[in-house]
Amino acid sequence: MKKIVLIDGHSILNRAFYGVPMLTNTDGQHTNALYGFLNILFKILDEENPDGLAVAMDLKYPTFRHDKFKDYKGTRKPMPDELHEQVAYLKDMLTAMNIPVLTLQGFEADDIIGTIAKKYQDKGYEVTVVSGDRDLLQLADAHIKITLPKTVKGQTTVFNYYPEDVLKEYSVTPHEIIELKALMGDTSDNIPGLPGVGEKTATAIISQYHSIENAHEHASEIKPPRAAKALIDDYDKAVLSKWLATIKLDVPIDIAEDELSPGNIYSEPVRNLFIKYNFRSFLKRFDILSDNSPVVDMDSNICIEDDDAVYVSDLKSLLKEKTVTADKPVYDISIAEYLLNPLSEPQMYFDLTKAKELLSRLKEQGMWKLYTEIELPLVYALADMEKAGIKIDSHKLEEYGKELKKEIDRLEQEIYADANEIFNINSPRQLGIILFEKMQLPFAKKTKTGYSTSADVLEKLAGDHPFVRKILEFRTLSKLYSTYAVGLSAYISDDSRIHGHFNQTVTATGRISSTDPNLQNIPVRTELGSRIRDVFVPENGYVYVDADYSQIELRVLASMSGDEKLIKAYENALDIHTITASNVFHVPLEEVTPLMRRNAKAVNFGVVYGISAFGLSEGLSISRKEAQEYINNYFETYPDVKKYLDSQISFAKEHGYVSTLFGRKRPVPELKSGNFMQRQFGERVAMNSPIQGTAADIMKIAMINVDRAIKEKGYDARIVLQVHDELLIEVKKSQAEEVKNLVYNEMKGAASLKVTLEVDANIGTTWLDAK
DNA sequence: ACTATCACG
DNA sequence: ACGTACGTGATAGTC
Repeated sequence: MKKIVLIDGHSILNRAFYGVPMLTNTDGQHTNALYGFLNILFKILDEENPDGLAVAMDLKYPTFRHDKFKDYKGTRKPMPDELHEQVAYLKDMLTAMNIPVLTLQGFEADDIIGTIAKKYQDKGYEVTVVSGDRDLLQLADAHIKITLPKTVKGQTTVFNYYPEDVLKEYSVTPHEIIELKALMGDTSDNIPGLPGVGEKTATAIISQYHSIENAHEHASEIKPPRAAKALIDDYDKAVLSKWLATIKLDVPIDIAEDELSPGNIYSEPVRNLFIKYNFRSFLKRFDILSDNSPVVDMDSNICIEDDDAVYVSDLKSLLKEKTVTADKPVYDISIAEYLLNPLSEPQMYFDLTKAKELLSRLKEQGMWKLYTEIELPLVYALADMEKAGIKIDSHKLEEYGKELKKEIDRLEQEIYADANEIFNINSPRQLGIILFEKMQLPFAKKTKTGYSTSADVLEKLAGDHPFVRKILEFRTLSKLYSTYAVGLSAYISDDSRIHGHFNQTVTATGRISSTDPNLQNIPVRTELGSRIRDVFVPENGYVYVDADYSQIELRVLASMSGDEKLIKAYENALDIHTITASNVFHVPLEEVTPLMRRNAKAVNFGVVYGISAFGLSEGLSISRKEAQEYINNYFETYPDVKKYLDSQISFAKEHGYVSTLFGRKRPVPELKSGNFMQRQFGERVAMNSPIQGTAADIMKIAMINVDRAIKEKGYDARIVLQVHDELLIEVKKSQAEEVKNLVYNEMKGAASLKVTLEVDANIGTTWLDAK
């Protein structure tokens, strides 16, 4: 069967713009959206090998919808200049490639695509519609496939939808997608929808009643009552929304089959454009690879070099792809940028010509050692860790998920029964109305959108109201189920392992962050939650060594402040919270009660966070006055801590930044703000960042040394996770004891402070077991 | 795209 | 009279 591909031009260009990091060619033209568009185009062409191809584009407004409904799209945000500029480049590129661009005055690309797709399906073609817009799912049909590409961090994957796929994912047919939109609206398209009706409610209604008209007729039977009311009172909005959301299938446009057939895409003018835009990887699509052009390879990290060094933008991803051998230093520019300004948005840096300047700024600012001896070596350790990944027992994970689901379903029914109403428990808005209006419970806090239903508020009510307890339990289970049980399973690769990303250029303080998935917030504090750690398992024949620093931040504070009494407390190896309690509450050590210890612990935490009486009072549920007394006592006990914290604030006010023990800087622009709150925040940041940042530096040093020592000694072992003060190492069973000692010693010896660093290390057969 | 919530250190 | 404890990321709901 013959096949055509129709591309929604603006929508794909738009997706590409936001999915691909900013790129410019040597003339300063922005090229990321164009690059992303071509990437998707080539991917589709390679996969589909179609007999016909066209790109549909919008013309300038007004469209027919605009004529009839003046607000429609009237408030849509204007395109950023960097994107707008690329619309013209795309048109030129498509012209050079001999790909037809379909436009029609007064109609949108959607309508053109809908009409052509239908026409060609009727002619017996297989049609593929490529768009970034889920609205087009309404076009899916027996021979019309909707392809939605998704670009995340430069990697493009496509999702294909025939009608059965739409049904599976949305529980409605493609045509009912329109009905769905009519109820839930779409802000990006200025489709109003019904107030208070989101995707969940809309799906429930449409999967039962199939159309807004039918739902309107049966409004009296519909739950929740909010939706029923909206369906009656605001029915005209739903009707208008439906009309706006409907893609037209009969616009006056046609194109002959021979006009669609792709000619020679790889012509000389196209090649010249690729060179102009520095799209070197696309040039490989030509038989002759132009290698003498002085272009910087912008699309696969590869690097530039001079006599002294090699400069790259993201060394870690390069290391993951291939072995990097160089006879001179390799400098990662994005990390240099990050050290110079840790508050900037992380991005890929393609203009490597500035590199030398960045390096000399690092030297000027005293961060050269930090850069070359901590950050750069760390890249290798992180690359190893990501490559290794962590093994998941997916069977156990599935069982855990099923167990949670069962409980969730049970609780859900009980909650509906108690409330005498079906509502979306996961919607803070709907839940707030049930609790604080229908049930008239006292509300403690309001958020800017309504009542707060956060756990600390509900917890205060739960004692008197078992219903609220059920809500809390439902929340806990839902979180575990969706984020962990279901969420993690999506990341398991063919090797049964999760290869997450550990980011080095994200946090303001110098910590590492973890994404896709986040492996640094796996539950541990509750029994039920911590069971998820049982699905993290070593390879057969291996075990885990888990090692974590004991109170590293407080120890850093003791050392940096030089407070004798705090240092002594650690020297005597006493329980720091107990001794603080004894000092703050003026009682002998042996008379410290568990409550006093708990309060002292909160004060210790508070100090690290940049203490405030309000924060402490919230944390301990005590009055602000009492909290202030605790703080005063604390500072009387440890006067040099007070001096140290004050010195950080005044340093930051004078210089605009604070530093860690290893010279890492964090700017504190908030201190210059005209807003009191902002300045207060700035003060807390000035107190906290050197402490949190120094602890992060120490852990980075430990990771580098552990990674190196393992390799040097030839152990069959690897770091698989870092969770700020904790390392998890997978090691051959027979070497577990030796590697445990190695990790213990490397972590303990990573820095020498005025107090010793204490490390707790264990061996286990799962992550839970090892902790 | 933003907000609320909650998981971790 | 303001109105928050420091640092993160994922999910769900709603705009």
